[in-house]
Amino acid sequence: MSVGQDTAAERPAGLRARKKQRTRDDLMRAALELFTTQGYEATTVDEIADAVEVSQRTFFRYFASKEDVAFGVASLMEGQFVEQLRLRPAGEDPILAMRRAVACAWELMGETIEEVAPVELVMRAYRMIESTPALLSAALRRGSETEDEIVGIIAAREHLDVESDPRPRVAVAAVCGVMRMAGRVWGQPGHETSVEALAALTETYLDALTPSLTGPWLGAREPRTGRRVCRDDVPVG
Amino acid sequence: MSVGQDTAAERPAGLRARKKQRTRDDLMRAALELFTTQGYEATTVDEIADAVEVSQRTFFRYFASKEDVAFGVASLMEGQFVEQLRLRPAGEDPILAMRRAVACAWELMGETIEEVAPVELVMRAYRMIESTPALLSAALRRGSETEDEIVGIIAAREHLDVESDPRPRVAVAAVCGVMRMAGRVWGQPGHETSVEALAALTETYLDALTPSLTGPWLGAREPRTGRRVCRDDVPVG
DNA sequence: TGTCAACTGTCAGCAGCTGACACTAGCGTG
DNA sequence: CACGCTAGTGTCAGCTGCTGACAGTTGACA
Repeated sequence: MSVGQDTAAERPAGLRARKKQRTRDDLMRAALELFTTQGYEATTVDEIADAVEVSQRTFFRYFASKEDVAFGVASLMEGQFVEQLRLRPAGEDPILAMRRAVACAWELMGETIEEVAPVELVMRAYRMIESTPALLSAALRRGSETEDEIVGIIAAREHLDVESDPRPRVAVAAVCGVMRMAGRVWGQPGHETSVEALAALTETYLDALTPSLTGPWLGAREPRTGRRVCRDDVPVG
Repeated sequence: MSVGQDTAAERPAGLRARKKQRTRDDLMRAALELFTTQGYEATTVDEIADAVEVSQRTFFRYFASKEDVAFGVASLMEGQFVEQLRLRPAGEDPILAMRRAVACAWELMGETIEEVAPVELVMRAYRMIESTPALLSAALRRGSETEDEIVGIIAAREHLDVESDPRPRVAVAAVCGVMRMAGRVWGQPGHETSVEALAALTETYLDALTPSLTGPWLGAREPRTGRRVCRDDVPVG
């Protein structure tokens, strides 16, 4: 799943292949349109199939599940991020590399997606995912799979063994956790819907990452006595 | 959902209430047993219901979904964590408070759960969740809901406004991300199954959190020239 | 042009889940 | 103690997501 999708982007040769691509894009666009207008749960697979004048069975030949179709564009974005991360120069600090990769991915996103669906529709879809439990679940799982991939990339960059050195996993988990949090907050009603707003929010949150863990409220442990409140055996105390 | 469950623990008065509680526990135990022996997908709701000699309809009166029943014990653990976090002294550093809360929750877990199901079964269930896509999805979403709650607690502790100060959200996201990563790694085949192993792994990962973001591989930016590789306009450059 | 393979539609069926309705069995009251 | 109330349950009927099997159609390629 999610491997040989190449949703648009490439322009396949044969008439057959083009037709296939077109059907796929049509299904995705129709699904997104229906999902965002009348809701995910309220939309049946039959409706989507009917909108493209295709049988339900055919829908399931293109998408493994009803959920799957909602992530067509999300996959593109994730793919972009991973690709951009791979392109970051070797000497760059890993955390910074991730930040830059996100920024670049977003910058490129517009043109990447435009062929499949208008950006505005994609943004609506993003919000819908965040606010639909069933979709959010799937999105989080997909995210955790992507995390694994990122861990691999980071570990390779730094020439570290994932099993013996926890840092790649930990760093990626922290950064991804924060990015996801940014996405969720952005998706809440009342927030600006634009891509820029999401990008800005993510930047703000990532800026706050290190200070949040090492900053004042960590250093402020028992400021008067200088004695730590807690015992030293942090573990299972 | 997940509010008025009080799975065991309290011993309700009436015969009626006790019967209800018993049915619920039975369903959960039976489900866990079936899930862990023959797999989640391969187990039908009918089987679970039959095992307790109850109709399928009744099963759905106790659990909102097939997924739901798998998280009965997980809910207990999460509840423990939140409760312990609330009990942490006010002056304690928030990140440390979270660590301590996790440790305490695990220590108490044994006795908390024992009434519902043997610890060993619970651990098998935990692993099953991590390795079953559909369940992992749900687990992650539940986790993200718990994150919200934790953010609220932390913000209250530190007298911070969640909307204006990103630190509570960011810190929680980072810590939770790392804890989740620990859980996933622990769930991978080949790892020790014991609670202690999970606790130890989590500790290791949390220990690595700050160093991973601020440590050598972050400080090692262009050591020779002292010049930073990246431009200063981190954002959307 | 004809053969092959890819793609699609139809049909039948399972599993998760829900609403409606009738029935049984604890619970509180007179 | 008898009685009514209602929480809890079973049964049935039905929708939706999803899959396997088989047959028909259409592009690709010799």
